[in-house]
Amino acid sequence: MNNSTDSQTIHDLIDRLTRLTAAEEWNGPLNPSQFAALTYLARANRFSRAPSHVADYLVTTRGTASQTLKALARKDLITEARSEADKRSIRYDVTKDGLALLKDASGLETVVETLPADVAASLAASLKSLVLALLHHRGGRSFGLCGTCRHHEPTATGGHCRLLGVSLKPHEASQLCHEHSPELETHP
Amino acid sequence: MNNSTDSQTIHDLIDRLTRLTAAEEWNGPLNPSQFAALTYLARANRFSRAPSHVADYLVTTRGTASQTLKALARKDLITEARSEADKRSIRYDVTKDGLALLKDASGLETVVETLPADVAASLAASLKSLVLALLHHRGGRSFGLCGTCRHHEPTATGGHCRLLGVSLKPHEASQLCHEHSPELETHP
DNA sequence: TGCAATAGTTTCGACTCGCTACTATTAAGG
DNA sequence: CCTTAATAGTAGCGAGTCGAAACTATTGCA
Repeated sequence: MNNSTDSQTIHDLIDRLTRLTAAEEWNGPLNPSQFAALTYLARANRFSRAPSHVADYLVTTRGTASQTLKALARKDLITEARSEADKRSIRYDVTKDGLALLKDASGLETVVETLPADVAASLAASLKSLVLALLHHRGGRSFGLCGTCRHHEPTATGGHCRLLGVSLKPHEASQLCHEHSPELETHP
Repeated sequence: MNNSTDSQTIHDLIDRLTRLTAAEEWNGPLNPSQFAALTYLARANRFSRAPSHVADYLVTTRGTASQTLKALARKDLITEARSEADKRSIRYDVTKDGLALLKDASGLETVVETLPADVAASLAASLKSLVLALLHHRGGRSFGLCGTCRHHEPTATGGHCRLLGVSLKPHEASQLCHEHSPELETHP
């Protein structure tokens, strides 16, 4: 017994971290959920800013995501943009006010920066493994950067998405995409 | 630039982890907050089970903690025990039903167990560093195990707490204490 | 053409959350 | 001793989260 790292211990640490982070994350007029949604919208590409994508990313339902987005819109931090092509879908864009709110570094980041470099590196690496394992477990999407996707193709003018069949501007390669699918592993 | 592990990346990973964990943690009739409170009560010693201690541990206010505890009591998972010594304070004890609910391993633990041992070990170590840094940042209590406290003294019949001046049963050394204060570091 | 799938919304009930009173009770100082 | 002052817990408020279910528009398919 006394297994050096049992899953119970890790569970406890994650719960504690969750509570501490949430407390640290109240950002002015926003609660943690709203802040997370706003942050996502600011990093997602134009094909990934609909309520259902936010719901996927935040691991909640469309209904809940819809309410959170309405709350952000009421505060003029995001605006609705209805699609011409598909009249059912909506894309939310972050406003100037919304971007301004995201500027200031959070308390969490301040603390992370006090960690020794090697601890930060191993934290990032092991967190990534865990998040990927959890996503795999529940069949969730990875929401990676567009440019690291197997459907992405660099071109002279920026890039091209083979899946959606659209050309991309240079800055779009570093935005999150709900269709993201990692590069295929090189099988041994 | 492109600092191998910038704090923004870690922040993103933690946010994702938080959402995934919360979704995984809905345990039958309990939401994540109630589950966290119940778990804490089951692991805390008899001096650390008051609403204010739960509030400290969950990083929230006494008012919120009070409501969460009332919700658990309504479901007969914990019971109120008023103190004789100090008529203001209350101690909550976990009932049989409450303990039963904690028995089944969570989805999170299942996933953690799929991680390679070295990843799990580095995850635990770096998470611990981060949690301690966050606690230090906001002046929170560590809530460590009674037996690892600087006020703890092993005795023939179990242990003795020099701070509270009470003798302890053997099993109490491995419970959480709100007064926990780590062993002093050996200064070089 | 007609029915099923999809996108988003609304409503419901239970609950969290920070806050601000407010009530007991206990502690400290003149 | 007796009056503050601190402490422990609670109630109520308003905004919001959360899952679930019911409900519109669309769009896709056969």
